Amino acid sequence: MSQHNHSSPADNLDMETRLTQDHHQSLKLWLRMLSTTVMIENEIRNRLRNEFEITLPRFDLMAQLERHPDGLRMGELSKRMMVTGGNITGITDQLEQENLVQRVADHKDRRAYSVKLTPAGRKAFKNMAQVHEAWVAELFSGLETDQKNQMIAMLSCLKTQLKPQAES
Amino acid sequence: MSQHNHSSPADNLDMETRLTQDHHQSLKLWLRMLSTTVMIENEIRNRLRNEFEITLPRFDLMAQLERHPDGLRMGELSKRMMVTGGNITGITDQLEQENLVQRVADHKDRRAYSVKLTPAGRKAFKNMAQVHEAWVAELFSGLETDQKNQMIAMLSCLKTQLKPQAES
DNA sequence: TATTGTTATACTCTATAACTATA
DNA sequence: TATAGTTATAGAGTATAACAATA
Repeated sequence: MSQHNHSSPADNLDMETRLTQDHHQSLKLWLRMLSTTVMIENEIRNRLRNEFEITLPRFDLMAQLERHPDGLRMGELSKRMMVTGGNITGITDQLEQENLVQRVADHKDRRAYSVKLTPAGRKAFKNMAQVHEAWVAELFSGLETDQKNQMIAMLSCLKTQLKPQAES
Repeated sequence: MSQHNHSSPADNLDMETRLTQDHHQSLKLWLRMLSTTVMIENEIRNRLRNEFEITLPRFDLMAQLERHPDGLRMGELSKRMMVTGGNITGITDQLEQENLVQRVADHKDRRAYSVKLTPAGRKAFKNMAQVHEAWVAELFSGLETDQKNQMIAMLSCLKTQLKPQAES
């Protein structure tokens, strides 16, 4: 149990030590990543609420639609925002009441809708997005361009690891 | 408004272009960081619930106490977990009911408590923490040791930026 | 008067499951 | 029978503010 036949006890110890060190390093990284993300998220959440009276999920849904002018179906939004369908219905309802998004019936599939930004929604989001982007740039100004690129690449690695099955 | 006296229009354009590019890069980094963190967090949350029937905040509170065997006061826990006091009361109540933590009266300040792990809590946490650490190592195995160190350093930069006023 | 912790309340976000209407 | 979206419900987590006890 404490010995392997392919290595001396010393090698064995080294290996276990390295393993433990790696575990601790990964844990340290994860805890720092989590706390940093939470702090930034809270900061942005507060600013969005104070400046624009909008919540992060609502902002996110509008951001998704901004990137897809032809609209997205409820199921698509659910996948992209990583929440279940019922929640998308609720957020869409609220945004529709405020005349920021609209449901457009799909001619080919009468069960489905495409959700799109209204002109008012597009205008409102454009303004918010510009300010939001400046906030993010400010909060990340401590990193060099190269560092940001490295970090983007590393995060992609992690993400790929998480969902090995690519979406078809 | 569209001109500066220290540079030609061309330089000016370059500067604006760089600024926009930097904004986009920061935004891209933030969105990737947020989505990756959410995915890992959800994965860990689900595993904790399925394997140990414990939630992430409860696990986090126990983790804080593990690192401070002499106990932490409610206010300390509130700061460290980045949530308001009322929530700490609730989580502590639940853990105390399950005999995992205990409130110990502070002799010097009779308003205050120290929260500590019970022997049972320490034992339970030790087991959970070991498994949890292995999960994290697994989820972060896509990165090299050097990369992890780089990322830890970069995240520290970001965090420092966020709270320039150090805790005294 | 300020601080520690508790209580009460309300709100947002979330998942689950049953439901409808179409495919 | 399967899929797109809705509804209803319950629960976790959060913040706020009023409160009691103590400093």
